[in-house]
Amino acid sequence: MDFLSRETAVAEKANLHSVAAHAGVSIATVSKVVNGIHLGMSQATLERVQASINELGYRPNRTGRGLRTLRRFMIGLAVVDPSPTFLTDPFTTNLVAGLSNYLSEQDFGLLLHGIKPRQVEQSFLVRENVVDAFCLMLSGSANSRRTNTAMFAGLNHPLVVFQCKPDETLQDICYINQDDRGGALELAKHILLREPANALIVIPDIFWPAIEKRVEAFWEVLRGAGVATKVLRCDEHSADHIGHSISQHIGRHGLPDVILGGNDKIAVAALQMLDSRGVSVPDQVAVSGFNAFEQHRHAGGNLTSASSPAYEMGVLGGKLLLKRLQSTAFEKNEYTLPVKIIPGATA
Amino acid sequence: MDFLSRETAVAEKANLHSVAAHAGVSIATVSKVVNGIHLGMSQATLERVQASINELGYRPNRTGRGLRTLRRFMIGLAVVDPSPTFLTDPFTTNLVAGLSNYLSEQDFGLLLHGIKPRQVEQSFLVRENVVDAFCLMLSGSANSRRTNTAMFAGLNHPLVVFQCKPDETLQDICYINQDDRGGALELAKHILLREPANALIVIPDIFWPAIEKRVEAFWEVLRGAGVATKVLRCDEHSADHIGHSISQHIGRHGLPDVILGGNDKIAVAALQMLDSRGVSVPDQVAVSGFNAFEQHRHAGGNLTSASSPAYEMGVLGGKLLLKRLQSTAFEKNEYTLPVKIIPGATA
DNA sequence: CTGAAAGCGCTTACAG
DNA sequence: CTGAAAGCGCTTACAG
Repeated sequence: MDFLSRETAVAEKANLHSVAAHAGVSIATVSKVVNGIHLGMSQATLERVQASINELGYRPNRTGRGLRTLRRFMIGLAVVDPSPTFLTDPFTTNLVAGLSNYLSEQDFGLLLHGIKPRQVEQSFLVRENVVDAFCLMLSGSANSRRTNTAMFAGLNHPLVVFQCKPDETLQDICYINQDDRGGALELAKHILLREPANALIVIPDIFWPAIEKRVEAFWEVLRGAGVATKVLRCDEHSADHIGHSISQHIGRHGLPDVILGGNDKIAVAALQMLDSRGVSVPDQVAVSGFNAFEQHRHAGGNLTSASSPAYEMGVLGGKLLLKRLQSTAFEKNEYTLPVKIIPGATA
Repeated sequence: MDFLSRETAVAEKANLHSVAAHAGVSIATVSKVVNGIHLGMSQATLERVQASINELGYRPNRTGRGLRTLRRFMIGLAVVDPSPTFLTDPFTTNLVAGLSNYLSEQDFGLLLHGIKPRQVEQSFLVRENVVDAFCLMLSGSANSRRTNTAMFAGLNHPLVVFQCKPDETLQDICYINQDDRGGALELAKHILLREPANALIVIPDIFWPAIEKRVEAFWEVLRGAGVATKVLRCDEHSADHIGHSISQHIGRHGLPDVILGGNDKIAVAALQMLDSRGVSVPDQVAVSGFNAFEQHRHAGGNLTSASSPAYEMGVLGGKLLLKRLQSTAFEKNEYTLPVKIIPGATA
């Protein structure tokens, strides 16, 4: 490290001392002005300090404040994902945006950190004490999720976990989920209005708790109504793969009256495939998706889906964490946000 | 603030003092162990300290270190965007992922911060001294970009700006751009192989410097080859809008031999519209996009496009900033990353 | 109404 | 080979 140049650079920067010297007051007084504590401070002093702050371009150093107050004014978001591009999922980006915006409003920072599932322990976020509290977005098997949640919970900081089944053995942790079950129930009932005789549920082949909940709910409603229902798991990596899998399934079992996608991506791929084969939607086959996002609503056709409150989940996570930091415990340890269906033209 | 409970909570947390006491050494010794400076330290001491660190679950407090070293080990990324969901663009998410991953590897944190163009000055990132250096992603008019860049440049921290025209009057700033012009030239030449008689360039109606560069390059190549070329600006908010605009244009001016989208979104919308009208691609009309991303390549058809090095731009930004923090100036003040064309089936 | 002083957790040049 | 001490920038209870 180049210590000399660093010292020089720092010397240029205003701090409490240089402002105090410039204004002819103590650093305590400057600190009070900066923090808006003017109870009975003389107008003259206040104005003089303000002027010095402006003139010197003083910006309070959060490290100093942080050390003194033992607060970092910073929340760490760990996105556990095997892929380097851990921000492609619209659920993730919406949630991150909501969290980030809320924290910004409250003058808190968001430390964004993607980690591979096996490398959580090596992360500086875990090894060192950097933030006031954590948010966690997980992927992978139930086992890997449990391990990583426990790892963060063991760090002695408040923790908010998104889209995950609560683990009652852990302390100082709060779960925020969307009501996948409720949304799926509603969506399945909506589809039932078409009086289908048989249905095909198409979901990703990798484990995802939210998807399992949706399937369960679809299944309950459809089977409960006597609809012959099948589940197809496919590689959702590409639209072509999805289309091919569904196509193959239809080749073997015939055209279903309705295809319920586990998410919008699958539903859109199904629509494309059906379109290319000249199958009419919703006349011959109805199609539905799940986890729709406002900014994508206008993207393609008018898909019947269920909206994800990902943005609101991020906001809520920020709120709960900041409230928790002002007190000693979370008020509740689980929140479930509603998922509303969006009736479109496809089902 | 609940000072009492905070003190209690902190008391539980190990620090240099509690580890030193536990191991029966000085805090200086513990600090050296933590930082891997064991030059000639006795094996016994080293092991004793290691054991105490593990037993007490000590995690070094970065605030303390930061205050002492005048480093925060944190880079602030400001995404200036009018929309609350400032992370929807795949260019942005790829760049952020690259930056975040590189910084994480180097044990640096990324402070992610979306700001509305008019509220930059109110942001705590600007008002307070929170990070070691800044990265900036801008949107809006040339004027607004210039103002906001100058604002950050005035903060006395190294600054990296993405996808922006260099402003030579500013200090300690480095620009990282992708070669939109080069990629567009190459793409236009590729399209020329089809020997089109006329071409339609379709771009968003809002200002975006990168788009202007692409249009310029398309225009140069096509007009240079005697192709009758028109430019259509449209609301790219929804695929329907785009399709409608193109459709209308075709109604008035006839079907072009080739449609060059200013980005992939526009190209995909064009493909959908053409498909729905029974126009065959590429036989009747060739179509190309721009700014393709690896993880979306498999999403739809096989669009001819140009790949964006957004992820690599993020990585480079992190590298340059960390290097800059070790020295006194950026080596170069502008970098341009190559944009390669991806020949597909549509053009 | 204002300021002196202690101390948050850490690193490092220096003394022993 | 190890430790005492200074000090990074700040806040706050307390003294005057």
